[in-house]
Amino acid sequence: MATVRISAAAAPSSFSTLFTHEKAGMSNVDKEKIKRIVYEMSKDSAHFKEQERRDQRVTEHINACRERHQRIGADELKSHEQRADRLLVELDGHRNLERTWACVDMDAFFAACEALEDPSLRGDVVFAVGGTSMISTASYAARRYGVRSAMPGFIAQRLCREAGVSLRFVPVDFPKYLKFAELARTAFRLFDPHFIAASCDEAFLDLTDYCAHHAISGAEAATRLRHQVLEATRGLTCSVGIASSRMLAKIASDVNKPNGQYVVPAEREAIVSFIGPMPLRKIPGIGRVTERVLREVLGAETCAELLAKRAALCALFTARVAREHLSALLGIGGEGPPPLQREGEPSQKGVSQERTFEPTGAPL
Amino acid sequence: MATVRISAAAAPSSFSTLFTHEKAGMSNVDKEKIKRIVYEMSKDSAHFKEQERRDQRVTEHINACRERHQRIGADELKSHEQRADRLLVELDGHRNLERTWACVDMDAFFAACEALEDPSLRGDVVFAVGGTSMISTASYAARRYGVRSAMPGFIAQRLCREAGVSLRFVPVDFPKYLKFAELARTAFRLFDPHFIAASCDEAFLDLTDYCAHHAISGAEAATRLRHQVLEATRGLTCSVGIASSRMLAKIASDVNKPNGQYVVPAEREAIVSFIGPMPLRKIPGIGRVTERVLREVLGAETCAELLAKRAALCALFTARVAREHLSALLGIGGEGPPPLQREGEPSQKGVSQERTFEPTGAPL
DNA sequence: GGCCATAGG
DNA sequence: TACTCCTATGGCC
DNA sequence: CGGCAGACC
DNA sequence: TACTGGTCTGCCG
Ligand SMILES: Nc1ncnc2c1ncn2[C@H]1C[C@H](O)[C@@H](COP(=O)(O)OP(=O)(O)OP(=O)(O)O)O1
Ligand SMILES: Nc1ncnc2c1ncn2[C@H]1C[C@H](O)[C@@H](COP(=O)(O)OP(=O)(O)OP(=O)(O)O)O1
Ligand SMILES: [Mg+2]
Ligand SMILES: [Mg+2]
Ligand SMILES: [Mg+2]
Ligand SMILES: [Mg+2]
Repeated sequence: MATVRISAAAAPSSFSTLFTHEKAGMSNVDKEKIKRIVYEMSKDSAHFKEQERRDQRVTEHINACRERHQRIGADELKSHEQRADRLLVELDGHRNLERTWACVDMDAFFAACEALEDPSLRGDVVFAVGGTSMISTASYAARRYGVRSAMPGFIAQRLCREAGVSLRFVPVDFPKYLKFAELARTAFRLFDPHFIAASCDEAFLDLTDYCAHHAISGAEAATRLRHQVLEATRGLTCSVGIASSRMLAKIASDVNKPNGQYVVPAEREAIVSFIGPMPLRKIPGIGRVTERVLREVLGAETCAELLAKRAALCALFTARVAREHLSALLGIGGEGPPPLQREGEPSQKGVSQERTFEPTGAPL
Repeated sequence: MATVRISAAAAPSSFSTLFTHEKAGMSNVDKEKIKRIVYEMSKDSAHFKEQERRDQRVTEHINACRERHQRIGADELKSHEQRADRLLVELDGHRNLERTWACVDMDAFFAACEALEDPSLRGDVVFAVGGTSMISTASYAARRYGVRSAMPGFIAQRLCREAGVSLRFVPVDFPKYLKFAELARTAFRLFDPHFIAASCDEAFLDLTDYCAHHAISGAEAATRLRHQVLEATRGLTCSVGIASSRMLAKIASDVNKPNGQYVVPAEREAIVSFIGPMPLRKIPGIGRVTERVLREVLGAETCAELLAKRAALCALFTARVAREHLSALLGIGGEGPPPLQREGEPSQKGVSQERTFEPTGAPL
């Protein structure tokens, strides 16, 4: 038997690299099982060692923050809290609920494109786009087993095998996805000719004028938008979030994924109760490192919890960072038009081409 | 069932890219079966298309040669034959049988190194060094199923699976092989301190002085050499060819591979009868393209057959090429010392670093 | 201005 | 057997 | 001299 | 799913 047994020993509960954070289509998965398998297959690799090294640096940073946190006196904290509250009041006071933003995000984009061109991938086929080294995305059928973007394919394969199903791989084909992205954009243009393309499968549309002109709600516009995308692409579904800011719309677009929509009413109360229970990781810009820092320094997991720690937040982080986080906690970010780009200015700021090569030698 | 069936249809008999030419350890393999499987797994790939394109260019060259061949008159041919015969007489006359050369070549080198360090690879384990993309070399156990250097690993895997065995992969580890190469060289130095390192697993030793000094035959020296290599490396076997030229020694080193030796006596008759039946491909410098050209233009498969076509050989090829081939057919090449390198001249002439990237677009 | 970490698709 | 590649931002020295 | 094909490990 | 990477040589324009 060549198969390696996955031990029953639990993975250390601390790793933030084990592909277990929330993601569309992954609510019903057995997270402990996935964590265990991923850990077992990763723990001896050079890649894992490198991750640990980086995590260690973050841990040091966290410890430094904790110490500073300890040493803050009650008076100092009080003054930070007042500063935070003044800032919150100011931000809240300038809240702009006038615009109706949509965030459109295609569902399992690369995978859906492939399925559209290959009937054998239709239905509930468990497949991933990529290879055994790396996966770009996975069908929703595959996500049930924990398969997801940026996961090594051979681990994904094992996750499926342990569940008794086999994972099919489809190689990536960028030009194909760009064609479909172009089709989807023809639909976007019907609603907002100035839409902001955030990535090849994602865009922000300002639906204010469209809704006013057609005298319809954001929800109705979202439904029409999804319909038009389906038509224009001849079969691709997307999910749409509607809110008064691009930040909220983005979070909302994930709520009823796939092939769904969610509206955050343009009212202060609704916004606050929408954002409050959100895990901090849902906030765009808060990734796996910042999430750890906020949890391990301040004990905050959700937006509401971080809001309660606003004094320490202001004390420990730079003004710029604190302000950005506080804005997000109020559901504010990206209400106005995006910064205009000057005439003739190229929209892209850089190009790069990189390739991973084998390790070069001992790192010292 | 996800397994793809290999069709029973035969591969076109003409492809020279299907890993079926003679190689140590591969005499008992079912060549037709291998050819069929390799062909079935390759024929739809971009790589195969590219090979076909290149083969097509060679075909054109062959056709051009054939035409020229046709148009050579009897008189002209006669004169070429005389020229060839004069050259052969001259080459034969200057034949140098004075030196005793050895070619030492490690057996399944990378694989043997790995097996030495990992007991689970000892014995008759079917394994390859490399990955599913590309194999560097294979254990002799794996060669029984057609697995060999430069074969894509996933095809090798299939070859083994069809035979009901599973192929194990071991990643390459150059530093490891260089260490063992150094150990082997300590043994080489005992026999010829000026040995020529032809590659990391292969060297030419001038045993003339060693044999004279110890009053032993080349065969006996070869046996001692193999023993010393085994000792110095603590377990690696090699094969040795002994002859009056490096070219013959190299061919001879392959005759009783693995863990064997072969002596070509330093006598004109013995040399001629050794080289005569050799497939042309065995001659160093005659690769898959030249082999095809010689077969398809002149109908020559072996050295003796090409010698019979010496007139056409001289007519169709440049003087330099004809001379080189005629030398080889007489078993001549590399009798004298290698060209001296000047003081302080670096032995290596270049360094390079390359990486294969994905296809860039339509080639026109 | 270059380097590194972080983030997201 | 195998842990991507592209674009962007901000902090730091 | 640069580009390309062939060869070998 | 997947077809290498390093070194050298000779020919051709
Ligand atoms: N880490 C990554 N590496 C390479 N490509 C990626 C990565 N993440 C995403 N992609 C590609 C493949 C995705 O189909 C496409 C869009 O990303 P994204 O919208 O996040 O997921 P998705 O569209 O596949 O699923 P969904 O949006 O339904 O959750 O970008
Ligand atoms: N095409 C190749 N690509 C990469 N590495 C190779 C290739 N061919 C050979 N090698 C490496 C692996 C081999 O172990 C080593 C020596 O080559 P070689 O002597 O031809 O075969 P070998 O030593 O593996 O078996 P043999 O017993 O036939 O000599 O060089
Ligand atoms: Mg998407
Ligand atoms: Mg997206
Ligand atoms: Mg060898
Ligand atoms: Mg060799």
